[in-house]
Amino acid sequence: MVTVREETRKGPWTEQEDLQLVCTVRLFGERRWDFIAKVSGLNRTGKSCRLRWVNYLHPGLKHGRMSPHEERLILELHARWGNRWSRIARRLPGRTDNEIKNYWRTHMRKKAQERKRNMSPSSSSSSLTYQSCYPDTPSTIGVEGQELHGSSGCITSILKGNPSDMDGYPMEQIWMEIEAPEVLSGMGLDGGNDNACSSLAAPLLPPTAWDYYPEACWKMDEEIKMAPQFGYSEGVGPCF
DNA sequence: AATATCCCCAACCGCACTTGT
DNA sequence: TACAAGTGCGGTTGGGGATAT
Repeated sequence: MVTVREETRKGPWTEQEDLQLVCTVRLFGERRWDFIAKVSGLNRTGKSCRLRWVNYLHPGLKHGRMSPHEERLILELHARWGNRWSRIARRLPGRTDNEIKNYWRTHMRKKAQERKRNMSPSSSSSSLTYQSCYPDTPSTIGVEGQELHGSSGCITSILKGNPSDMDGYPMEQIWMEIEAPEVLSGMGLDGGNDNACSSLAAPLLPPTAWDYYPEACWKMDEEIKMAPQFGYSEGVGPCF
């Protein structure tokens, strides 16, 4: 008997795959990605699942354009830390390292280069300035001496008070569809907690199967079996 | 209208680090 | 202590849409 092992899927995720992944993560939490990849029925690697979750499906994520505040923060923090994208991302709630990295490449790097080019010797102080691509932002902003400068607490403080600009949040639909009101309610970003350093550390999922039945979930390597309480039937992803 | 070019961003890859046995 | 598995991070690529020619 010949079993043809299906090749691991790569490339863009389908809506169905997203739903399967979301559902599985809700069951088991954000760990053991290889396991999640296996039991979800997705023909993806654990790494791929994790990436999709972290960069796109995570309920705490913001989507859409960077705000002037965020833009300013990215520039400031990049000047300070360089390409430490994950570190920078922790200062921007709801933004991922990947998003910031992409943003920097397309927007800020160009601006930084322009700035460098335009910088006259007389103005070459330590003051950090940049050209904003936002019409509502002053074309040149001096960061030095502002609240951005100084301790990390000062930096994060400017993010307080405006957690609501998450317009056009496409994942809302998916979360609705999978009946996760508690997650939706937790989508509000951490507006005032400076300890919430990780942008993804936002209120997340309810206790998962790991917490209740850690052993039960572990002993299913070769043959995928799942206790009925997880709503899992053999050969298919959970809850589908 | 057709083609070329640019821009954006999701996703992959490889490596390093962490954790468990 | 050594090894393996899992996870996180930064760099890079490729596809698709928007814009320019």
